[in-house]
Amino acid sequence: MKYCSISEAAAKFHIPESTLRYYEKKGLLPLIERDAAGRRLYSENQLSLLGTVICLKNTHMPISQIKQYIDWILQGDSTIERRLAMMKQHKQAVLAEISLMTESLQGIDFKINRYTNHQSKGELGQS
Amino acid sequence: MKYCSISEAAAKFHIPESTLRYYEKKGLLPLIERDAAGRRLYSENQLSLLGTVICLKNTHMPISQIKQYIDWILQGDSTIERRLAMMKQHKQAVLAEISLMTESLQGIDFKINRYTNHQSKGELGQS
DNA sequence: TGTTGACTTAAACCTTGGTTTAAGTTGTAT
DNA sequence: ATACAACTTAAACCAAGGTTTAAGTCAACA
Repeated sequence: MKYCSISEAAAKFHIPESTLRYYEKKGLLPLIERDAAGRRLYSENQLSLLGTVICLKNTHMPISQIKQYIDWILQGDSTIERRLAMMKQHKQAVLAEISLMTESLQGIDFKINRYTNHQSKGELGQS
Repeated sequence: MKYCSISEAAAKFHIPESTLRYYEKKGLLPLIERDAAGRRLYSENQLSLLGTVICLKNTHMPISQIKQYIDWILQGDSTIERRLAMMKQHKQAVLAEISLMTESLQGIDFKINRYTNHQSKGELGQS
């Protein structure tokens, strides 16, 4: 198995090293090994786990909930049902958020149109 | 013109009254009138402006930038170009965020599939 | 008339999600 | 041997976005 340093892991995912240390302290990246000098070593599996953490973060899952998910992974197969339920519920939350954003985007497009086509006045000038 | 109270405005948009006061203090809802007793009165125009603020908030525009936008509205037609540019740029940011979420959703779907179909182990158990 | 209920204010408080700092250790190149 | 770069830690710090608190005002109802 190949290991990489914290600077390499940070570069791979385009995040600061400080964030990696922070996630580890929060329990999102457990069981990180160290070399003889105490420096972190990230295995392929841990980089893959980090990818998962970032995926959940990108979809706005709070850190406390990501930690719960990671804890369930650590507990093994007996938690698969709970993990599945969490992912299904999170998916619905993400779809709802995407819908809200998409809908709100129409309001923005409407403004772009007004400003572009009609040089109309805004809320305060509409008489 | 019809006016409504803070509790009615809060109910219409499903947000706490405290948030309405907070937005006003931050400059997102300027020129709110008061009755003889000092209570806020929201006009149709201001409810419409509040709708705009919430639309921008739903798409994750920071309060400082919403304030800039509102300030430009207050300054009148001379700022229409700037408002248009801001909305166009914001639209791109929103599209990028929706893309990222949609992409990350695939990672979540992948997990849902693994947990549903294969009872497979996660990152730490994949040997 | 007095006591609710809906409002007002300023200021203090809170959570989230990191980032920065200060001080120390280690490995490698000169 | 020494200096530099890459790491380590705990703790302090920060910004964003509200929420809560405490103390007060006012209108209407019993």
